[in-house]
Amino acid sequence: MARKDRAAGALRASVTMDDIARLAKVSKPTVSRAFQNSPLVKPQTRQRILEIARQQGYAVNQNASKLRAKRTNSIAVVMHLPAQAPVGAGAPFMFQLLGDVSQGLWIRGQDVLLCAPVSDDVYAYQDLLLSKRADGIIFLGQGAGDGWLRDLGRTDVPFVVWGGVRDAPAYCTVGSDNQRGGVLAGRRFESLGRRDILFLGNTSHLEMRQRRDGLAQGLGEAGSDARIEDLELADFTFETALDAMGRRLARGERMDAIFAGSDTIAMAAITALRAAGLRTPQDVSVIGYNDMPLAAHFEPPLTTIRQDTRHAGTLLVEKLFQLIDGGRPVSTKLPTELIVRAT
Amino acid sequence: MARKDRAAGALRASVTMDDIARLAKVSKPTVSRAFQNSPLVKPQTRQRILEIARQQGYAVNQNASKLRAKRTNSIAVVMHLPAQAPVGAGAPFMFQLLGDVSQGLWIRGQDVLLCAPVSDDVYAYQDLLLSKRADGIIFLGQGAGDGWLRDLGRTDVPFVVWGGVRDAPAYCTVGSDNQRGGVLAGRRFESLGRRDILFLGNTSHLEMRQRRDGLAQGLGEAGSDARIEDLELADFTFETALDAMGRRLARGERMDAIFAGSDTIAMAAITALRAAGLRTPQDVSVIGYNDMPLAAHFEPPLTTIRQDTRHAGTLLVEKLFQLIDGGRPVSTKLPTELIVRAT
DNA sequence: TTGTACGCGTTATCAT
DNA sequence: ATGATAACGCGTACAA
Repeated sequence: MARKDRAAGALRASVTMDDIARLAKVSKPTVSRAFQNSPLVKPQTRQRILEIARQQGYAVNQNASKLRAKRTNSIAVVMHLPAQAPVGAGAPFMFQLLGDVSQGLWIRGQDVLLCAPVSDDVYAYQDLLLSKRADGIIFLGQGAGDGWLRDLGRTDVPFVVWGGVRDAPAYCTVGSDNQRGGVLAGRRFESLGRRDILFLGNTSHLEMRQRRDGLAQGLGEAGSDARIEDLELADFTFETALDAMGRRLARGERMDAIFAGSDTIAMAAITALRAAGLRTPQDVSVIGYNDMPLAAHFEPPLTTIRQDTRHAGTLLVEKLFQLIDGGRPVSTKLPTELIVRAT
Repeated sequence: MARKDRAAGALRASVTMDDIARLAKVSKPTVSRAFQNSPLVKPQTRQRILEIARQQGYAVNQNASKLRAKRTNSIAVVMHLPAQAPVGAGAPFMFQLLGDVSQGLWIRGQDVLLCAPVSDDVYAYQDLLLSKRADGIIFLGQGAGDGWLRDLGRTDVPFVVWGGVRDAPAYCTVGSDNQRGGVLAGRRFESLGRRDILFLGNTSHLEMRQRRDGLAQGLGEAGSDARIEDLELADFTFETALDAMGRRLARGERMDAIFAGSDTIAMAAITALRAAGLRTPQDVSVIGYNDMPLAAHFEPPLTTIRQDTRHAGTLLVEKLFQLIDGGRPVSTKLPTELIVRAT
């Protein structure tokens, strides 16, 4: 009832800690301690203070608190959101990852500051810390070329990255074992006797390049003479992939296997093949990446590389806090698995 | 070069405005004005101040700024993220919407505070404002039952909502014209002579209920004697829908048309029908909702209701700021269109 | 267990 | 066009 009244009422003009202290007949620091669950304050006193605060519709001013305590308790999450551009291939996966990461952050009582990768300028990200808006940064995706991330790694900005893990990472990364994923695809094609392989993606993205490198390795292991060609995609949307594949096929170029950088791209490829009168997998074998939920129910069900991302979010958050606490967390490659379905 | 040095170097222990003022041989307020692009400060002075700030790796402490200025320049965006739960039906759409909204916010120089709908407790959201963490709230989705939103509407918390628009909205809403979408589906089934309609969704969600109500209306317009049954889904994932449909079909229950609450649900329904030996659209006609990118390329291509969401994000942001500035923005229903494909 | 005194880094007000 | 001064609301030493 009391709550309902307050909820329905107007927000008073800035009730402060002083007001609560006065009403509770204690001093301001005691109120402060009560709100921090300090063991120093007698439970009874605490109760009374909190009750009065509720009645007054009071909440601790976080800006004052952050200013004083010199901690923001917020983490910036930087990712490419589907804005004006159509939503791309990794989108469902990235959305899931955002959810996991946020969850991990909320559990630790951190605010999540959502940011777009405005520029590759190191300064823009340093600014997040300098202006005391966040205590650390989580990058979801490296974008094309991670040179700026390597630069950022040389500063003392605490940050972790979801993306391709380098052999000697200049910054803490969590990502799928893309190379191994590629190897699995390569071996599969090899065992199917495929010779003319098309890689569908964009090798300026580290993750994609690693997948492609793995593909070459997996094919080469058996001393195969298979050829790999690349079709570089400007973005990773269904439409772009469909269009690029359609034009390639119209030019009469053929292949007997496709390794796609994502499931969405793989679906687009199969759609383009069908439009050109080519059958999957009889004429062209196709492997995707991610094992997105719809992959299993696509027609035909998609053969793909599954990455074990259950703990990716948690890992990223844990490592970031290790970093903030002065630790030196290591990068992690998540295991990868070939899911053979119909393509 | 100077930038590179700074970027590579350590963050000095809290450079403050005082330091910059001293180095630039001006007073603190002048530095403050310089950073606010105040016309009061001579361009030349401004240049010098900013240059020195760069060199020193200085950025205005936002917490101090917010405390003093009593504005946070941040907006909370509250949405259900795909966390532990599998990613649901509306997910791609919601992700897109999040992107649009964030974009609109960033353009206005607002920080985006990402929040989960922790509870339906009005107080939790009031707290965001009381604790000065945000100036307003954007809710992406109403959840099951919007009573708490109606309560919140009685407070002076500035907020807007994406979701179902009521006839006499108790709060500012932007959403698809769900009722009309349902009518279009109903008329379509009517013209196809379908009689046993299944609605696949969850009517405790306002948007879904409006779609279902529209369906009934569209069917009834021609004096049809069609029957509508409901299959209530616990969540809107592909798997859940597939499972629920599978069990219903196993029980021998039949229908000759399905109106699904989303495209993902529609795809699951078609998959379940196929598994039961039923053909779409010969045996069962199916209509989805959203016209998600993959809908056109599903096999068979999905007939669906498209909502014009291009400006949804912009609209939400605009209306929220009208609210913050003391205005009374009206709710908006976005037009809706039947896209006839193969189902 | 609680209170006193001070400063966190900024911006607003007023004066010059 | 710029400077002096006083808050903004809180948390932390330190004292009691």
